[in-house]
Amino acid sequence: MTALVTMGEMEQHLIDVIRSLRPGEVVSYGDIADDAGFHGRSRAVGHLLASTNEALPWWRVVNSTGRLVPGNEVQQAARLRSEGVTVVGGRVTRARFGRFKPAE
DNA sequence: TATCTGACGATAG
DNA sequence: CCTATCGCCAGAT
Repeated sequence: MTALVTMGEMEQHLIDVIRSLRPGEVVSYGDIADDAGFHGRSRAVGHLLASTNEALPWWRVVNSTGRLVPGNEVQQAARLRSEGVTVVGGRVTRARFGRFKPAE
């Protein structure tokens, strides 16, 4: 097994933040990067979620406008709804405890 | 080392 | 609300 090879500190911090997400909580890539102490590294979060093999709650992560992941919208919407998150038109409109809170 | 790509973000139209 | 564009950063080629 050669998993977790190029695991730098940043990746470890980002993973830690993502793992801390609770059911019904939805945050943006930028929020995760910021919480991990890497402001502006939102793209690193997306790349991590797309490339890692870790069991992370990827469906609780959306972009800054609440848009879901292109290509996985259906599955993501289903998972979020099962956690009580309202999704309309492929976008999160409301989260229970999320830092992402668009104006309704 | 140079260039391209993308699960991003903010702004302008 | 939508797309277009630019700035950003880490990986891939």
